Amino acid sequence: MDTIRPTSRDAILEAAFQTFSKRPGASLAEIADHAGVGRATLHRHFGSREALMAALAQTARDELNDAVDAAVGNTVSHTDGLRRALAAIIPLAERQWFLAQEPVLQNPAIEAAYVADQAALCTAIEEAKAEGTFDPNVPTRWIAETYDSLIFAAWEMVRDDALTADQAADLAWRTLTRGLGTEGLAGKT
Amino acid sequence: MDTIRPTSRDAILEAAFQTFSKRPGASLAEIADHAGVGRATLHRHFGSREALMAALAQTARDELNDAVDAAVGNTVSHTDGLRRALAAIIPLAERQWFLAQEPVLQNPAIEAAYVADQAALCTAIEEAKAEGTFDPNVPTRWIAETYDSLIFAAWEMVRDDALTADQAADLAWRTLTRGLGTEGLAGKT
DNA sequence: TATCCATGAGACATATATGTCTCATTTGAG
DNA sequence: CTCAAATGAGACATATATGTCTCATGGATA
Repeated sequence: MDTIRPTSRDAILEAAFQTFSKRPGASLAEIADHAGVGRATLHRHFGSREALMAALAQTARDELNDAVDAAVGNTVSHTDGLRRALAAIIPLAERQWFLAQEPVLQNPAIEAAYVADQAALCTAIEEAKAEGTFDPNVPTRWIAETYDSLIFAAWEMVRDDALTADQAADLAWRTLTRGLGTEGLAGKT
Repeated sequence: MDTIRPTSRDAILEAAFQTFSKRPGASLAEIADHAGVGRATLHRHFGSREALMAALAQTARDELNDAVDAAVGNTVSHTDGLRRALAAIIPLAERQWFLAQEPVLQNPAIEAAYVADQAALCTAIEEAKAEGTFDPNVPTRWIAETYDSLIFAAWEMVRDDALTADQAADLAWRTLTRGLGTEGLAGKT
């Protein structure tokens, strides 16, 4: 059914991720070069810069959801799910990252997906609160922001070879759960 | 001594901060418009886009250092200094933020200043470790990354009116010190 | 082998950003 | 008031990015 060979498309997407992550203003010619592909081919696949960006956002979201689903599996504990998802997202943080710059979020469908993902995170955090993992007095959204921020921090450390992925994930999880957990609050009404 | 009136320059810098924060690729014409200034005037003051970016970076760094110095004052406790600095930086986070995008960091002088600031933060964290605020087993750089990340998270919450500046600062400090503190580790060797 | 189709190279028109320059006007200081 | 400096408007040349189009090539398939 594919009327166009997939390899060029994939190469362009990969090159776009790598190049735009470092310089969001890079030209399409640069992307095409990096992908080892003619500039015309890039336009055949994506039509416009905007279409390419939308495809990148879609691809990144799919990758993220696949990784999270695979990591969480059929874990019953929401707390465990959040911990595993955190570790799984760290290696993907860079791609998610450059997409968070809003020029991409102009697209309504993409923004809607982003909002839905954030809502899902908040729901999971509420469940973990019920499991006693987080202090109910801390706003759920602050926990979510911290969750995302620590993933980014962990990715930076791993990128710079300051920590292994496992070490970074453990530190991030420790920071999150001790910082926002219920430990030491048992005495409070 | 000023051969050029300062008001235009300041208006341009302010407009550039606001506009570039939202869209780093904005044109200089857009900046000039936003500043209520002719495009030629912008070039008279800054010569080139690159020069403008360097001026923005310099200005932002000065603002940050001034705010931190004012907040820290003659506080003797390094822990307290870090807490006060955190609260002081939150309102400035957006400006620091867009400067972290690397096109600006190409400038060697600016990058050097950035590295020096990070080193100063790490030194302060080491001192706070000595004061018992942070777990000595946690890498200092992880604490620094967490510090920066939580400032950004706090700024986002304040920007969206989800929290007041004070609430956000308290939550960030709690997350940092409980998450990476020595509480509950007393029993360990 | 013959055919189809994605591709690469590159021409082309268009749009936009950048930086320079000129000139008339305004503003502020003396 | 007078003059010098800063400014705004806009022309101008240049560079670069974008998107479209054409045509020849090469590989895969029937």
